[in-house]
Amino acid sequence: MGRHSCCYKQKLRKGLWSPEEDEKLLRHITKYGHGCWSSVPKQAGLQRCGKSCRLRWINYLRPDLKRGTFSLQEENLIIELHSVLGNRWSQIAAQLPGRTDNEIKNLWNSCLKKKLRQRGIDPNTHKPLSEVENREDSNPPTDSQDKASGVSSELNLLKVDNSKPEAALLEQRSSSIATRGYGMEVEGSSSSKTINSNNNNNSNSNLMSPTPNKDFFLDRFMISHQENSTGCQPSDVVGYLAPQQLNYPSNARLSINPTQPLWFSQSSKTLDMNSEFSSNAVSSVLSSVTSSLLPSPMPYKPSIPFHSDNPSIPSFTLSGSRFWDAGASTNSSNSSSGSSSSAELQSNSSFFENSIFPWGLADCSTSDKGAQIHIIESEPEDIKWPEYLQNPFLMAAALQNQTPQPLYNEIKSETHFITETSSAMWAHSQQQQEHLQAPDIQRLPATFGHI
DNA sequence: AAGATGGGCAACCGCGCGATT
DNA sequence: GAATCGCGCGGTTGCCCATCT
Repeated sequence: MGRHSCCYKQKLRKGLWSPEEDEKLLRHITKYGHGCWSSVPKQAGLQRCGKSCRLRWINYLRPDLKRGTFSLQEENLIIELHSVLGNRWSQIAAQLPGRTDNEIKNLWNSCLKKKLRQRGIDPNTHKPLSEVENREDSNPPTDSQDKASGVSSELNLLKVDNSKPEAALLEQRSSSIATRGYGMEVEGSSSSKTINSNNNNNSNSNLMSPTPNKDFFLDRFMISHQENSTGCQPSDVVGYLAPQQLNYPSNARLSINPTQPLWFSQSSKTLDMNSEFSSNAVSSVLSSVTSSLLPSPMPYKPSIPFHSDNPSIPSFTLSGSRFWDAGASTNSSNSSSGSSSSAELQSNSSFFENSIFPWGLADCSTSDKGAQIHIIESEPEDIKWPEYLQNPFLMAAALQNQTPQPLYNEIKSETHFITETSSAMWAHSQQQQEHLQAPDIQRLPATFGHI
C-alpha cells in the first residue's frame, strides 16, 4: 500500500507547532487554499510533512472550529451517535459542527466513557454493565469479538437472518434515540414493534435480551445532569428538550421529508452511508440530532468573533479560544445581537444543510441538494455581506455556499483582514500569555493556552 | 517542597482506500 | 494489473499540567 513519502523524509519538524509555524500555515492556506497537502509545507515554508500540516489545519487552525468545553447537548449527542456509529469519529464529528474527530475522540476516551461507566453503562455496547458482564460470563468473547466494538458485535448478532442488519439495528437504535430524547413513549411504538418482529425470527439469545426500557434511556440522557465527578465540565445545563420546548424561530420551518435521509454533515462524504446503513434509521437519528442542536439558542460560539469596538469587524481570526477575544466570546449571542436576532441565527440552519467546508476540508463535490432540512426563509443568498459581517453564523453559512476550492480565492477579499490582523493578534496572544499568572489561567496548552 | 500519579490534549503512526500513472 | 500517490481515519503516544502523597 502507498506509504507517505513524507514519512521517510528526514529533517522534518515534529511535535508541537510553534506560533510562527501556525501563522505560516494559516497565511498560506488563507491565501491559496491547501490544494495538495504534500506541497503545502514547501510552499508555506514549513519544515513539516503535508500530513502534519493537514492535521494542524483540521484540528486547530480551521476558522470554523468551535473550541471550548462541550455542551451537554453535544455530549449527549456524541453518546447517542456513538451508540449507533461506534468509533467512527469522523462521522460523529460530522454531526457536531465545529468539532473535530480528534476532539471528540479525546472527549470520549477521557470523559464520556467514564461517565457512562459511572452510570453503569458499558461504553462499548451502550448496554447496562450488568447485562454485558452476564453475557461475557456465559459467552466468553472470541478474538474477533474482542476486536469488534460492542456495536459491531450487536450488528453481527443481527446479521443472523437479516439481510440488512445494520439497518435494522440502526432503526432500532435511532428510533429509541429519536423517541427517548423527547420523552415520547418507547414501548408500543412502531419501531419497537419492528424490533420485536425482527427478534422473534431470531433465535439468538442476545437479541432476546430485555430491551432497555424508557427509564433506562431517560436515565442515560440525564447523565450529564449528574454531578460531575470526573472533572469534565459541561458548559451548560440544557439537556434534551421536548420538541414543544424547543425555541424554533418563527420564520424558520423545518421541512423534513421522512422518505429521504437527512444529512447535513460537514463532510458530505463522512455520512454518506446509504450503502451502509438504513436511510430511515439515520434520518431518525438525525432528526433527533437536528432537534437537539439546531433549535438551541445559539449553541455555537461564532467562528469569527467581532471587534469589541466595531461589531462589523471580526476582532480575531483564528478560531479557538486561544485567540478568543474574551469580550466577544463570552457572550457570543450578544456579539451578534445588533441586527441579528437569535431567531435569525437559528433560521440560518443551512449552515448544517450545506455539507461543505469552504476550506477544502470536505469532499466538496457533492453538496447534497437533496438535503431534507429546508429553511424556508432567510436563504443565505438573500443575505447581504454586511449582514454576514455582523453575524458569524451567517458568514459560515455563506462561506459554505461557495464553490469549494476556488472559493478560497473568492473569499480572500473577505478574509484578507484576517491575515492582516493575524500578526497583531499573535503578538497580542503571546503578550497575554506572558502576563498570564496562575490565577488567570488554569492551564496553558502546549503552544498558547486558552484565553 | 519534591516526587508520583493521573487526566487532558495535541500530535504522530500505521493502515486502508481511491485515484492516478 | 501493479505500483505509486495523496488523503483520511482510528488508535496510540507523549507532553504538560494539576492534584495527591
